[in-house]
Amino acid sequence: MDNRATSVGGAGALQLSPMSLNHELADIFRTMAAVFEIKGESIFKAIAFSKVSRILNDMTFDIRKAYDDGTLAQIEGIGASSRKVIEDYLKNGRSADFEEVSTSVPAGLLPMLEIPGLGPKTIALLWKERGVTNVEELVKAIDEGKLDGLKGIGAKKIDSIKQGIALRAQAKGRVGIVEALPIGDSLVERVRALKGIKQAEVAGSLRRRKETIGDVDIVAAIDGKVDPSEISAEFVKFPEVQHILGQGTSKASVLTAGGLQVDLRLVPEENFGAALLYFTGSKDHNVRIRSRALDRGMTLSEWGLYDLAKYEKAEKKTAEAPKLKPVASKTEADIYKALGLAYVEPEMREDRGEVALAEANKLPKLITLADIRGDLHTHTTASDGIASIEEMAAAAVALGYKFLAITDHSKSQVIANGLTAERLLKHIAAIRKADGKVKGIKLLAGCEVDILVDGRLDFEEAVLKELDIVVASPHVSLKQESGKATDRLKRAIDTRYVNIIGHPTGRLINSREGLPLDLAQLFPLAAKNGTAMEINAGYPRLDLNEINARAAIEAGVTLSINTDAHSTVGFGEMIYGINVARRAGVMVSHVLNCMSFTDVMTFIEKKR
DNA sequence: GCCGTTTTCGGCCCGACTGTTTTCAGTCG
Repeated sequence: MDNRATSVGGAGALQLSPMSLNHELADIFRTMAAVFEIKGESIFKAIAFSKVSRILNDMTFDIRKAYDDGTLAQIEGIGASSRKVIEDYLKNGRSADFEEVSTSVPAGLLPMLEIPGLGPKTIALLWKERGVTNVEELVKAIDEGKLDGLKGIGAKKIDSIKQGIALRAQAKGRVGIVEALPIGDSLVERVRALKGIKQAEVAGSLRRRKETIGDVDIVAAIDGKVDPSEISAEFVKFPEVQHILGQGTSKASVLTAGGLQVDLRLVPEENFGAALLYFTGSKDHNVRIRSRALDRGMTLSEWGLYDLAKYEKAEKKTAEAPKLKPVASKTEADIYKALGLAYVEPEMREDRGEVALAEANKLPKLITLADIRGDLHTHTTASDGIASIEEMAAAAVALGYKFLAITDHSKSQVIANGLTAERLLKHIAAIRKADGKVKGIKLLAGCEVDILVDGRLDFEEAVLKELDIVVASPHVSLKQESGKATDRLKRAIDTRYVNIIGHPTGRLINSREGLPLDLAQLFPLAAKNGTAMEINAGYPRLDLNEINARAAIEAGVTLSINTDAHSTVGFGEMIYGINVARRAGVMVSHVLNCMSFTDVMTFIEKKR
C-alpha cells in the first residue's frame, strides 16, 4: 500500500490510458480496503474491496469496455457498491465514495500498515489514544515514551514496532525471481541436508514462479522420531540468517542478510502434501478450494483434508496434526482428487478461474522448457552481443534447438552498435554462410528492427525483404500517450515483413512502466494478420507479462518466447519466459518457436 | 461488501506465533 490516498481520484484521471485505468481503479479499491481495516469496519468489507482491487489488476480487458457493454454487473466479485465507484469514476473522473472514505482517516496512517508487526487495530489505537497520524510521528512518540501505559502495548511490543520500522526501511521490497530462485534453491538444499528431514520443497510465490517474490517459503517433511523444534533451531543458525522473526515448534521465520524473509514450515511426512498446498498458495486459491471443501462437508487446513463433522469432534493441539484420519493429506494430487478436481499446476494457482477448469477437467496442458525448439530473437558481436554467429549456433545446438534466428539491432540503436543497411546485408551473407557450415540446426538471417516513434520501421521494405525473419521492437519514446503508442504498434503489426513484435511494451520490472498500449486493439489485429507477439524471457523485461500474454492467447495471437540473448549464457533465461507463459495458461499450440522449422517458415511466408 | 441446487439474511478459510495476558487479541501467511 502506498500513499496514494490523496493523489488518485482527481480531475487528471480523465487523461488516463485504458490499461492504467484498471490499475488506477485497483489502487482506489485497495486504499478503501485499507481505510476500512483501520476504521475497524467489518473485515469482510475490506476483504471484498481488496478482492475487487485484485480483480481489476488481473483483468485482461479494459474495464471501460465492460462498462460500455453493460457487462460490469456480470463480473464475479464486483457488486453494487463497487460498481457505483467504478461508474462514477468512468463518468466523472472521480469517485465521491472514494473521496469520502479516503479523507476519513489521515493519509499517513496507510503506509503504517507496511510496518511488520503493526496491524490495523494497533494503528487505530495509536491514532485515537496518542494522536499518531504517520510513521514519523510514531517514531517520535516511541522516542519520547508517549506509548507507555497504552492498554495492550507493553515494552516488547514497542520494541517490535521499533524493529519493524527499521526493517521496513532496509527491506528491498519484492525481489526478482532471477535473484530469489537461487537463494530459495540453496536454502532448500541446506534444509534437506539437516538430520531428520525426509523431503523439502520451495513453496509460496517462488514455486508459483511469480515474476517478483515477497519472501521465500520452504516446506519440509520430518521424521516422526525427530523433535521439530531442534530442526527449526538449526535452521535459524544458517549462515544466511541475519535476524529471527519468529521461531516455534512447527514454523520459523527469518530475514537473510540481503533483507529477504524466509519462512520454514515443518510437518510430519503424512501431512506434507497439505502443507505444501497451503504454503504454495496463492491465498486466493486456498480460500477457493477451502470453501469448496466446506461445500462438500469437509474442511481443509495445512494439516489435511478432513470430514467436517468428525473434525469438529476431534482432539486438536497447536502445532500438531488433528487426531483423526484425514480424507487426504500426503500429496497435493490426493487432495485435489478428493475435492473432485484435476491437479492444478502451481503456476496456475491464482484464483483466475483455474478451479472451475480443474473441475471440468479442462486445464490447459502447460508448455514446458523441453517444448522449445528454437530461439527467434538473439544478438551477436555484429551489434551488441558478445558471441559470434558460430558460437551462438553451437550453444543452441547443445540445447537441442532445431532453429535459431540471429537478429542484431538496426541502425537507430547507435548505442548498441546497430547495423546500417550496408552492414546488415553483409551480416545476412555471413549468417547464410554459417548456416551452410553448422550441422543440426537451421540459422535464420534476421534483424531486430526499431519501431520508430510513429510506427515506421528503421529499414525500408526493400531491405527487410532480404531477411528470413523480422523482429520489430520499441526501444525509445516509451512514455507516449496511449493512443499514439497504440497506433505506433498497430502500424508495425500491419507491416508486411514484420513477423514478431519484440518486448511489445518495453516495460522493465521495478524501473519502467513501458508503453500504455491498448492491447485489446492490437491483439485481434496481430491474430488476424499473422504477427506473433513476444514473451521476452530476459529479466527484468518479461514482456509481455502474464496478464497480457493470457489476453493475447485469448485473442488468438501466436506467441514467441525468446531470450533476446546477447551471449551464449543468455539462452539460459528461456526458463523465465516459460514461467510467464505457464502462469498465462500457454500451451505448445500457442507458441511459434514450439513449431517445427517448416511450420515456422510457413507462418512467416503466409504474411509475406 | 458480496453472494446464494439448503439462504435475499447470515454467513464469509484456517492455523501458528507473540505479547500481554489469567483466557485472549492482534498479526501474519
